[in-house]
Amino acid sequence: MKSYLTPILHDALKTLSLTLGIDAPTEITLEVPRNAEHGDLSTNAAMTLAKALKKNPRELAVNLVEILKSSVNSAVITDISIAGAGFINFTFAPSFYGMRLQDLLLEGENIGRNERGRGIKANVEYVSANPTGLLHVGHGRNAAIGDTLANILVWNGYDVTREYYFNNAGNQMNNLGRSVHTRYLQILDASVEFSEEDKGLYHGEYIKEIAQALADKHGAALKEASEENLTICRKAGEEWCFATIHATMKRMNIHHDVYFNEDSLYTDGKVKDTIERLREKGFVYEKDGATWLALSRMGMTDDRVIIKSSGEPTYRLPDIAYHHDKLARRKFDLVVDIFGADHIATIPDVMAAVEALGEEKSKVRVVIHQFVTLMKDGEQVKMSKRTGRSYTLDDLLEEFGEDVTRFFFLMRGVSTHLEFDLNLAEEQSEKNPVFYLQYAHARIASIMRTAEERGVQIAKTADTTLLLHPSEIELIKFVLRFPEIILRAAETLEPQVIAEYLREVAAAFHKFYHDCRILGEEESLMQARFALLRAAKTVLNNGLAVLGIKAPEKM
RNA sequence: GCGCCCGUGGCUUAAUGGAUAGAGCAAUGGAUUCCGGUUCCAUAGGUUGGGGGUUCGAGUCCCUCCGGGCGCACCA
Repeated sequence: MKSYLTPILHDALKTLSLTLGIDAPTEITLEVPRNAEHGDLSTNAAMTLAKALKKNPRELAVNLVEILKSSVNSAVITDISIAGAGFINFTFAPSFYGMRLQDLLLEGENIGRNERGRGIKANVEYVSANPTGLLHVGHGRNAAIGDTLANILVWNGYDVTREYYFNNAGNQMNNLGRSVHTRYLQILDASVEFSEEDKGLYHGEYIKEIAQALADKHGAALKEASEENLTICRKAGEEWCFATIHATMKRMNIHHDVYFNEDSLYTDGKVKDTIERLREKGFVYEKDGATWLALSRMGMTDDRVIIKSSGEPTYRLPDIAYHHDKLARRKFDLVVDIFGADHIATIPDVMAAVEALGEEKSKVRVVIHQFVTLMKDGEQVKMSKRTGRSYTLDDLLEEFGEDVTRFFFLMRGVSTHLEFDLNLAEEQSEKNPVFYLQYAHARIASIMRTAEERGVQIAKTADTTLLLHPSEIELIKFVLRFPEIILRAAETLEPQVIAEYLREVAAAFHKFYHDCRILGEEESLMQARFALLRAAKTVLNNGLAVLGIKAPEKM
């Protein structure tokens, strides 16, 4: 629709601007009005013009409509009217929707895909949990958002790398080794104490599991707290954690193309290289035995330490080196980071440094999601009733399955605090939005099955201009918007846009189903409705695929 | 104290600066011989936290105040 009208509108604006002796405005929008009574498409062109000319927008609208009416095909657009403050509303002939549906169906299984990102290398980094424990609920939101955004970019034609950044060195890993070793000693001798006060130790039950495996394998051979034995404990812990994380990810249908080890930034000399470059540009200095990053010379207030006086770098330095590496060496055109709200503080530093290193910081887009609160019976829940311990991502997957879990993480805007309603999640009924969507898909599949059982042939082509019932038109309108929704989701980096849209498609389908019969209708109309069903089914299937959720044939 | 996010009917929330703020849940009342009722329709419920400002037009942008969350290390 837009593609038909956009050039006509621009021509008309050009004509009008010429007679008025001004430049044609560029900032005009052509959009589907929220309220269907305002026609099928609407433009604010007259208002934008009026602003520049300081003239009455409705007056200009009259002139513009005159020009438009003469250049538009009246079989396609049946009405052009002026409304409100100066909106110009276009109404399309009902049969036009059938024609557009025909075009959409030509795309077959690929409805929604576009080439916007062709040739653009994108990197999406998400989850990125260090191997010191289990994934918690917050990681779940991070994983669902990151994986879905990667899917969205793929559907927009980008060349996408899914990346997991981790650190298996440093203090935290030594603490993991110590934790495992202490639990190991406890298994050998129950009188050994595990200090609850020691903040460095990991207290989770999983540590016992790792220690038990070591005890089974090595007996008492690791008793001495030697460097060597602690390393064995640490390695065992790391392996166990990664294996568990991988299993959880797999269950959520998530895979990463690249596992990027922070340590490689040191061994490959990238950290050193980064610091040298920054030093050359005068952004690094020494003070109190430490090395500082002069953020104050990059327009920020406080300088920060990047190498401690002990000689160890702070987390900031590898973060900067990592981002610089992605842009400068690995040549990504778009770098998307998915972070929880607790990581907010480091971002401005990294961005400033990346810019100081001469890279385009607009290539980095940081998605910060807020926290997840689990709610049950109107109260916040922290402990799982099932395990008696704090809720992990696995607990959610176990209780509600991967579809419900993923969808619940995606159905709210990224920047809002997410309330995960456990009562609603366990509901296997229409109240649960996941089932509402999946049921719509299953119901279409069911109609197709029934047709087959009754020996009804579904034709390859149909005259979709016969679809004139309001519920048919409504469903077509929604289905036609899918490509635009995929584009918008990529622009805004908001998976929720798709979740919300799919609910509307499902609702439009259910209403259509309620109002219009398919099987048993007169042949040509029945075939037209099959064509509409095919489009709706593809849209639901593809939309759910982007969200990483199954579209079942049966439920 | 400083920075970031959020505040929309009872609850959970939507709305590229556009028209009468849109849904779902809960409540109330209806629909259905049918292709899956896990569906559909209707009613009721709002000063978009308060106050200023910018704009032809503000839930959206700016300022300020209030409330909630998260950060603010030579921790990661």
